[in-house]
Amino acid sequence: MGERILDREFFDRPSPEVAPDLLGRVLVHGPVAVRLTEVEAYGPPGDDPASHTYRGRTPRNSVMFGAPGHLYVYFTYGMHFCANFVCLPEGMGSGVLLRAGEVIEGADVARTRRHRPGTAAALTGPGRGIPERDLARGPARLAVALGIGREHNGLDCCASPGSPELRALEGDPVDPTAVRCGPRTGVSSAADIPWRFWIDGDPTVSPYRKHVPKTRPV
DNA sequence: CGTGCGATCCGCT
DNA sequence: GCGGATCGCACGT
Repeated sequence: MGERILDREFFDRPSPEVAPDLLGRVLVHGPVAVRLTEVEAYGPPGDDPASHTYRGRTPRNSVMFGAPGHLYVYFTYGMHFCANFVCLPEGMGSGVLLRAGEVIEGADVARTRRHRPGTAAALTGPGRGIPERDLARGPARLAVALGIGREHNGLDCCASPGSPELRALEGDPVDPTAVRCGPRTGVSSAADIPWRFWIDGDPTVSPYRKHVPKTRPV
């Protein structure tokens, strides 16, 4: 697998351009490595009603207005963390939500992180109950599998002096013809914009994704 | 200062 | 398929 760390220039582009290029890339945090299979782009203020930055800069979303290549981690539904890569130059406020991936290293550690004591899954014991493909399927699951939490908000994932705690690697190339795009989900506004990207047929992506035909009318 | 709701997940039906 | 869990944040008053 390509071990080169993605540089800041990679992220210094519009999020709809960065998003499909992130597919197949690998995030590494300690013993766990995840290959990205599904992502969503979110635009700058004013342009994208579904973006956290739509109404301008706030304490919550300030990281997204920072330098590209940093991690924007937010807390939602009172229990979930989700992670984004910041795109565009400092001050623009856009990013890419990491929606799903395949755990390619450290599945045992990822499964332990995902394991919730007190639930029915606990009865089957650690290391059981969660199928391999579900370990990082969904934005909050991916965050748990990678051990990403509030403390990683603002973390620089690009090559920099010293070894970043959490880094984004090149990974193996993805067949360009296997990349699909379609409407984002979970957003009530601007649902028609096809800024969700995924690897066609990958088991870690939700089974059915309506995608935009190649010859779609505009 | 009060309130409505969200880029979700999980378990049960 | 459906609803509950659960809380920080942004906005309106």
